[in-house]
This record gives sequence, structure tokens and C-alpha cells, in this order.
Amino acid sequence: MDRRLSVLRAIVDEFVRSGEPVGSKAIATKHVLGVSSATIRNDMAALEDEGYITAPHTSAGRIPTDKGYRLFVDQLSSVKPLSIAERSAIETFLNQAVDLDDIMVRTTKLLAQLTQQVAVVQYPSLQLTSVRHVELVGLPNRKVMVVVISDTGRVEQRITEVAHEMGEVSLDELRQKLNGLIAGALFVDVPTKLGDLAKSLPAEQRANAVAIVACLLETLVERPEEKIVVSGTSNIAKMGQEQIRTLAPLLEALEENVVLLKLLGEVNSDNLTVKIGHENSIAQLSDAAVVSTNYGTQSQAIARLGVVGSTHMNYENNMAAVAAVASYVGRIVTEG
Amino acid sequence: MDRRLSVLRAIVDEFVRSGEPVGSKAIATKHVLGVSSATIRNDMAALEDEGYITAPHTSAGRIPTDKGYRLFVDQLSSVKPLSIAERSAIETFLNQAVDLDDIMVRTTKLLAQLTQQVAVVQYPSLQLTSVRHVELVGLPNRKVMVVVISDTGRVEQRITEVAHEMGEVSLDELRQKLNGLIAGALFVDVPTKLGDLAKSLPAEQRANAVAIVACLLETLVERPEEKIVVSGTSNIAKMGQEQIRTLAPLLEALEENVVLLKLLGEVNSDNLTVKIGHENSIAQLSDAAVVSTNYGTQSQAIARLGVVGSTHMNYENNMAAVAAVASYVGRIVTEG
DNA sequence: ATTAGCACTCTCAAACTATGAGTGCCAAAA
DNA sequence: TTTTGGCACTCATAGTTTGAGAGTGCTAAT
Repeated sequence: MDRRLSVLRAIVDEFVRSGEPVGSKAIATKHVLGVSSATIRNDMAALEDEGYITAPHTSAGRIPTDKGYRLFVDQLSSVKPLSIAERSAIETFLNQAVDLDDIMVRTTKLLAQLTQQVAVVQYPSLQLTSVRHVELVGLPNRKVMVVVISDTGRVEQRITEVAHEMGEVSLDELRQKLNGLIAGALFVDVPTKLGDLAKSLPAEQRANAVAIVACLLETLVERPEEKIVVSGTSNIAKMGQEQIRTLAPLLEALEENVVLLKLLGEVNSDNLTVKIGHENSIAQLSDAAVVSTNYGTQSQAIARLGVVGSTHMNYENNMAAVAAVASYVGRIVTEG
Repeated sequence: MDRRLSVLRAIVDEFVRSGEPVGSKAIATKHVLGVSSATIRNDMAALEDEGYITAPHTSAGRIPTDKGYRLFVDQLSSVKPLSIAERSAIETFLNQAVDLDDIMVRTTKLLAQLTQQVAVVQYPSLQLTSVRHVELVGLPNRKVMVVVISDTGRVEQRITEVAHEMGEVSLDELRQKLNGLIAGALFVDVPTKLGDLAKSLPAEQRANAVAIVACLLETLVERPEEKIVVSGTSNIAKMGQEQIRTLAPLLEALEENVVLLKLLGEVNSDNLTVKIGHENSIAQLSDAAVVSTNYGTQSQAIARLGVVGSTHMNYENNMAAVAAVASYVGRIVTEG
């Protein structure tokens, strides 16, 4: 039945716009389907039987269920591209960024702005990037600062203490050795590549080198948490006031990076992923929907980004925005 | 009149605890003042005349006005120190931080946790810190990455393009020159110290050096925005539901770094500053109170931190928490 | 100066309409 | 078989009414 789908689409449309349950009459007048409200009532009864919509109470209209949204979204196969104006706005805004931090912040702001939802952007994963350069800086008191620069522009630094003072010369030497070994290598490969570095060194340098390498490995690998940026929290408050009850757990969840990463991480086979209501595994967010996608090059995803909001968000717009922003960020970050 | 003050104090106490207007009877019973409710009524009438408290409506109790809170806070001259357990918890939690970013994040979380308000921490100001080290990294395609490490552990990096390829040797040379000139210097002094560097160089290096120095200066000086971290937004949602109306502008304000910096920046002669309601200059936050303070060494403030919340917060606790956290962070950051 | 007592005011919550949006179903029409 | 007009029925919501109680201000006595 083709008209049934149109009715569902109309219900979602209306509900997203008004936030209130929509009745048969409203659909008959506002959406041109060429049938009367009675017919639509029949269709709605059928849709309700199949579990796509539900009535909050007897004398109210219907609202889509998670299953209904799901069907609606699946129907939205091809993502409608943004307007040229929007695209160029995105591009110029992101191009003004001066460094990786700036790119990340600008991206979240942009997404939040475009979707009027809460935007979440994950930093390029350390696991999937490679080392561009390692820098060692001697500090007073036998301290050495280890700085790692990734090919995405991410800079990680850590300070460690060594057994005995190192001169500029020995630091230079070690730096060159390290860079020779691991410059260009993937972060995950670094441990193996550095495995037997120590043995190749004269005994008196070995202790220091071991300490520094340990620090380096810690910086690269033993930091399981991925960094993320969130923006647009205030958009939550703009949503309907009935949902403000749902707001507290959402805000709390947003402060838990782990939760957010989990949310973003649940990927379908498809890249652009939409998780609706209970589909996402965090129970407190059963009223929330997540639109997320990878970014990076075509061949290699670097990290993910997306928006989280109420289940009755404007999926069409938001999916388009997420996809568009992801493509630009991917390009900018990988170009370096 | 000494008892009047006690009455005011009792009103603030009760109101902070219950969130509801407090009547004369409640004070007479719960707070031992040795007088009857009638007497307290008289005092309350006087306090109302003087503008310290106000009645939302006829048959309700009184709530403190901004002026009332102000008097209350001023009376709270000596900040009650935290318990030993709390202090040691703060210390160990902050000591686990691995780098500056981590310190900042942990500090906000800690403050938000201790005060149950929204915590804001400003990164050590670039203006007031000095250069520990400058690093130049040659990249492909005539690009050079300029990395500046401050004595507080802050790392800023920027990429610039130079006119002609630079070998390791010339980069080394320039790096040494730069470090010789500005290592240890305050960020603000860098421009003058680098003023005539270019002239002292052979002509063929000059163009590149100028580009790099320009990039360096841009990194250090021409970035007016200070970086800040916010945490505890979800605490807003836990406040009384009547105030949830006030919530939207607050959340919005929290996303505007400029606004937050302005809030934090309004310092009294005293260090530990409390701004109540309309006392802070942002109109939308006339229901909010800000408790903030400097942190750094005794002699030199590096930046500020604080909490923002409803005007009927627990000032005593929050002032103590802000002061304590500031002292620990100051120590940790300056120790490096 | 303090207190007990009392009249008075007003908010809030509970109880009670009544209005109307929206449905479901039936019988007729297409 | 599908669509449509009509109509009875349901139920949430908004508006009104009412009563109770909290809290005050004032006065006269201590």
C-alpha cells in the first residue's frame, strides 16, 4: 500500500514541525493526498496495528513510534544535498581554522548550528593516524619533554624524568634515531618498531632511552580514551518543554565521554548511521536519536562525528548536514 | 541590631536548603534564637524595609534579595576550610593528571562535583606565562611547524609555509637562535625581543625567518581568546524546576567563551570574588551567582577559575571549594 | 522590647465542569 | 473492494470554584 507510506511520512513531517500529535483532519488538509480524512483514519488504524504509530491517548492524534521513524528514515534513501550557499559557508568557516583544536571546535559549532541539536565530534583516532615527528626537549632537573606530532596535526606531549642529565647532543642523537625508526609509522605499529632500540645503544645511554621510549609508548598507546568535543547543549533547552524532563539524563550523558563514544560507535553496515530511541543501547537515552558518520578519506575512516537530539528531529536535514560536514572535515584533516 | 543579622542568616540558610520561601515560624522553631515568631516577624518587616528580603506574595514567606545575599556573603568573612578528607581527595585526584589538558579537565570536574554547580576554569593565560622552548619541525612541501611550549606545559602549534625549502641544518640554526633569544621570556615580551632578529641573518635565510617569526608571534600574541573548560552543565538540570526557565539563557551563555571570561574577569579588590544576580554585568544572568578566584603563585595570578549557579547556592561551601581547588591547581601548574 | 492573639489575605491544590479534538465504525457510494 | 460522509463516543485539557492553610500585620498586654 503506497498511500500508507505517504500518510506515515506526513505524520512524521507534521510531528517534527509542530511537536504535537497529529490527527487525520490535519493531514487531509495540509498534505495533498486526494483522499478524505476518513480514508486517512483507516490507514492510520492500519499503521497503528502494524506498530508504526501510536496514540498518546484516546482523543489525541498519533505520533510515530521508533519503528515508524525507522521506516521513515529507511525510506529516505538518498541524502538530499545541502544548498550551494550552505556548502560554501561550511567550507569557508572550516578553512579559517588555524590548528586541529580549532578545526574540532569549529566543526562542533557548525554542526550544532546547522542541526539545532547537540553536536559531537571525535578527534582523529590515535590508533589510525601515523607519526609525523617526535621531538625531545631537555628541561631542567633531568626532565625531558616528549612531543609527538601526528599527521593529522594532533600534538601530544608528556614529561618524564630520566636517570641522568642529557646534553643537547645525546638528545639530538636519540631524536634522530627515534624519527628514523617511527616517522611515518602508524601509532599502533610503534611498539614493535621500537622494540629493540635500546639494545642498539651504548650502555650509558640505555637507561635514559628506555625511560623516554616508555613515556612515548604511554603517550601513543596506553591512552584508551579518545578525545571528543561537544557543542550545542543549549539547543536542548530550546526543545519542547514537555521533554525537559528527559533533559537531565541527556546532559549527564553528554558529560560522560565514554557514553558518547559508545553512542557514536554503534555503526550499521552503512556509513551514515541513524539510531532511534531504544535502538541505541544506553537506556537513559531512549528518547534520543543519534545521527552519526565516519570522516576521513574514502578508503580510511579516521574518526566519527554526529548529532544527538530528540527522536522527533528533522532527520532529513540533519542527515544531510552530518554527511556534508563530515566530508569537509575529512578532507581538511587528511590534507593536513 | 545583632539579631536581625541572625534572622537574615537563618533565612538564607533555610532558603538555600529548601528552595522555598521561609516564614517566621519556621525560623523560630528550627533556629534557636530564643525569641518568638512574632519578634522575628518584626525583624523581618524591618529587613524587608531595608531591602534585604522580599515576599513573593502575601501569604508566603520571605526570600533574600541580591542585597540580602550580599550582606550574608560579606558577613562570611573567613572562608571555612574544607575537611582533611576532602583536601586529600582533591590532591590525589589532581596529581593523577598527566598533562595540562588533563589538569584543566580534572579541575573542572572536581569543582563541579564539589559544588554541584557549573564549573569554569581558564587555561593559564598566555600573556602571563613565559616560553620554555620553541621547536621547529620541517615538513614536506616547504611547510614548517612551529611549536611553542610554555612553562605551564601548554603547547601551541601552528603550521606555516616558507619561500624555499629549509634543510635540517638551517632549521637547527634558527631554532637555536630563537631559543637563545626568547627561552624564559614572557610571552608579551617576545615581540620586542625578536624585533631585529631578521637583520642579523644572512640575506638568503631572511625571508624564511621572517615568515616563521611572524607565525610564532601570531601563535603567541594575536590570539586574544583565552581557552576555558566548562563542566557540570547537568547540575543545572538538577536545580528546582521553577528555575528551568532561567536555564536556557544560562546554557547559551556557557557556550560563549567571551561571556564566561567576562564573568570570571570581574574581580573585586579582594581575590575571592562573589558576584550576585544583577551585580554581574550580563543581563540574562541576573538570576545567577558567580564565585571566582585567581590561581597561580602568591605573587602572580596565572588565570581564574570559578563556579556559576543559582543565586541561592550554598555560598559557604562553594567559596571554600573554589578557594581550595584554586590553591592546589595553582601549585600544580606552577610546579610544572 | 517582646509576646500572644486574632483578623485578614492570598496561594495552592483538589474537585468539578464543559468544551472540543479526534477516533471508530457503519452504511452508502464509487 | 475501496472510499466517504455521518454520527456517537471518549477523554484530555483548560477553566472555574472552593476550601484549607500558611503567613502576615496589628494591637494590646507583659
